[in-house]
Amino acid sequence: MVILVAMPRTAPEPRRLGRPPASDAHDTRQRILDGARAAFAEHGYDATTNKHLAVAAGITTGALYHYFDSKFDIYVAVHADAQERVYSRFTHAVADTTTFIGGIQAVLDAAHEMNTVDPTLAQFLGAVRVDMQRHPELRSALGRHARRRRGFFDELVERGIETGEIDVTDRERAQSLVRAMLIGLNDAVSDDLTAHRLAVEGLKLLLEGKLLKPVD
Amino acid sequence: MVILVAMPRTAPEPRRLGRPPASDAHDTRQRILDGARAAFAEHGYDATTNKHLAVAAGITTGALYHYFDSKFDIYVAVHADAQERVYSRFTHAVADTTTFIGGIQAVLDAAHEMNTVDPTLAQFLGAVRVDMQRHPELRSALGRHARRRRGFFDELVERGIETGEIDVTDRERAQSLVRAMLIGLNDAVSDDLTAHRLAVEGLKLLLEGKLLKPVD
Amino acid sequence: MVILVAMPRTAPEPRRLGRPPASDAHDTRQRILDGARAAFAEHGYDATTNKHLAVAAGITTGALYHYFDSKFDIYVAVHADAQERVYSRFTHAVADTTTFIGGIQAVLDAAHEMNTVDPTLAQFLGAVRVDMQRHPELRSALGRHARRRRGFFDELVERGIETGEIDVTDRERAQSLVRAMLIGLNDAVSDDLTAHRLAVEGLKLLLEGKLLKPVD
Amino acid sequence: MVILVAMPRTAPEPRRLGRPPASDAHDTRQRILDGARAAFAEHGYDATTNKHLAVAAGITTGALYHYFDSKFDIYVAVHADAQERVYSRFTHAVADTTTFIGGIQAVLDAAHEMNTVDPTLAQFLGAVRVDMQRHPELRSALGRHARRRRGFFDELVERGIETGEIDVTDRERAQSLVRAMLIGLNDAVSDDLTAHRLAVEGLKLLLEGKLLKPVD
DNA sequence: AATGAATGAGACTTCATTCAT
DNA sequence: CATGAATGAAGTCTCATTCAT
Repeated sequence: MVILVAMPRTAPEPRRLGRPPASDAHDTRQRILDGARAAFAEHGYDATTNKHLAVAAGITTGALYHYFDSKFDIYVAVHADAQERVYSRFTHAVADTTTFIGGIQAVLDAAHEMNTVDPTLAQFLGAVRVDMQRHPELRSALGRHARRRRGFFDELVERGIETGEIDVTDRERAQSLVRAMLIGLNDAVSDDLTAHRLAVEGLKLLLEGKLLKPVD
Repeated sequence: MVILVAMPRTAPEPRRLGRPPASDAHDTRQRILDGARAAFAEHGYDATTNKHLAVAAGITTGALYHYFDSKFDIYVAVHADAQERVYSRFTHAVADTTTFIGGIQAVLDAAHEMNTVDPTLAQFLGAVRVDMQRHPELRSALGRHARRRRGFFDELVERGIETGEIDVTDRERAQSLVRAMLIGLNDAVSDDLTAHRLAVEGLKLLLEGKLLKPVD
Repeated sequence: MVILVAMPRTAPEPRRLGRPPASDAHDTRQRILDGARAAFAEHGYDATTNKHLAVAAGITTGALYHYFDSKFDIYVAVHADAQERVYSRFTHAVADTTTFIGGIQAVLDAAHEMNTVDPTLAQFLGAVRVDMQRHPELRSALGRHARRRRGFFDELVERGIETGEIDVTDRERAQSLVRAMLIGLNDAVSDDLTAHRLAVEGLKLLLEGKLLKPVD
Repeated sequence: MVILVAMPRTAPEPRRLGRPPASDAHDTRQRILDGARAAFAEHGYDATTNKHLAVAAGITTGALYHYFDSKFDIYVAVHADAQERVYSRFTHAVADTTTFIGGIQAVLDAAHEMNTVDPTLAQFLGAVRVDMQRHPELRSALGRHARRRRGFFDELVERGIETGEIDVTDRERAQSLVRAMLIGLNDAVSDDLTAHRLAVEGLKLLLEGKLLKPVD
């Protein structure tokens, strides 16, 4: 006896021409952005192709251009989106603290938690700096955002000077160091959650003077 | 009857085919490597074209293939070359010190000096990590080198444990932190010599416990 | 119980789906034709996109397909429309004259006046010949119209033979020349009203034998 | 018994990778130009694809870019080539004459002969005016050449004024008319050799006052 | 009757690589 | 050893057309 059953197809049919049923512009746009963040984070601006972006969003390459004028514009939009998410979170975290060390630790904790929830954010923002350096157009398009980022950490140092944690003559040293440390944490270890947690713990100890004991 | 006379050419001919008289294989190979380091550092693996590499070496794209089988191989060779230069220098610098802090400081000083003499080294090594992440082939080809890099810093931490500067229970925290810090210094500020110096000074102060004063 | 109240909208909604209340099919069709004539005249068949046509008609690209099956069909319809306007005007103008020279002058005057009122007509008809040559489909679709055009001028020559202005042995020379002259006037100078007027005046003088004086 | 013979292949093998034997840069470049002239003349700038140009030259689309930076540049190069050929010929032809009418007739004869030998020249130059109107980039790139063209005919009118054939007050009428007539001859009938000859003969008669007899 | 999301084919261009010279 | 002509695959983007709403 043979039983014929309507089998669910294993490979999804290629979509038909024309507007698909149940399509929603806002949804699609967000799918493009989310897929693009992951793709750009993994492959960088150059190596991420149109095809990557389209497949990640479940559409064809042509349809991308219904939402954005160019791959470049997609990158810029992803960046604005990511930057907004991260720094609004950081700003909230820092608002609950009063000291420099407290602020740094709050940022580290927030970064670690965000990285746990969605690692593509950190990966993408780490990749941005490199892509910006490699592509002058990106540099000028994202420059404004980059200044916001820097401003955020400079204000944290300023707070440290006000509280007396940092000597005013060390302002610039502290600014450069903070930038280097946080970028290091992001770029070096954010792709390995355990290493990230360890480095964050190590840095907290170091800041509190508990990591190193002097020997003569 | 035909008379052959050596005619003086009025206009300089474009370079002829065949082996140019003054070429030296070893020289050319090194020119390729040096030019490629700068190019890869600036544009990354993808955006660096064979034309870039050829022009930087003063030859044509076809000639590249006398020295290397592919662009990929050139990248690997540049990496081996750069890695060797940097870590033999670091090894020497560390050999003159006995403590963890002393070793770190010696590495920082060496890094800053190398960066002053030839910034393409630091830039290239910063770019490598990104390119490795973006290209699986590179990851597997350069993995061995990466392990050497990591081993170098892990040994420095080991030394800190032996001298008592670092508690053995903090080993992994220290390892992750050292990696993050040095990568941060390289990636975040090595393109700006002043910022690099400031961050290095800041880090030295921090390690000595002199950057931050606790407030309650 | 449900209370329905006509709510005043605060912000004007983007146009809703469905049939707009104030639309008139015939109007829209003519708007498409008028906009298309100008667009095809300016950019030609290839470079004119459906987006151009839609914007010029104040609708979207999808809506074009309610009125025409394809861009090709729009072109054909524009051509029929333009041809009809021009040649009904020419036919009237010629009807008031009796000689070959009189007919030609009437046509020249009519052409100049139409060009003053709406230059897109002349521009479009000038563009058609080129587009026909470039696209075999257009050639076969518009061939019938082209034969009408040619017939019109051939009849004018025929009249010249009847009146004795043109020797019957010169029939074909005159036909070819008339075609070349009128096309030249249209293509070469119809985009510059002053030049067009000057050329028309010059041609009238030439036909009357007053432009050139023989020298030996 | 089986006899094996080297059979000539009916379909030519696709060319292999790498430099083909017996390849010559200058030859290829000229093949590109010649093929492009015909293609641009037939299909116009827009509808002529890379593939057309490549096939006409017997190479692949990629190889085109070994010789020119863009399709645009190929068009410009074809134009410079065509313009040079035509106007150096015209200049020679006119040099043997002394009157306006003589010059015009010499030009007409030269045009007809060139058109007999290689019709693509006239076709291409006819197409240029249209393409220039449709593409602003072409307009600015070819503007200089266009002015030369116009200058040539204006000088012929100047000569007519000097010889007394044309009244000085008719200068601009004559200029516009000459332009329109020659463009008409080129655009309207140059694709039909017989019609071209007939129109040229008709124009000569008209200029000599022998085509039309006045009736009252 | 109209919108606008989506497809798919194809255009222009770049580039790593190959190979005759 | 070196040049530079050529390929072929792939990438970004455009556009006529289709179709759910």
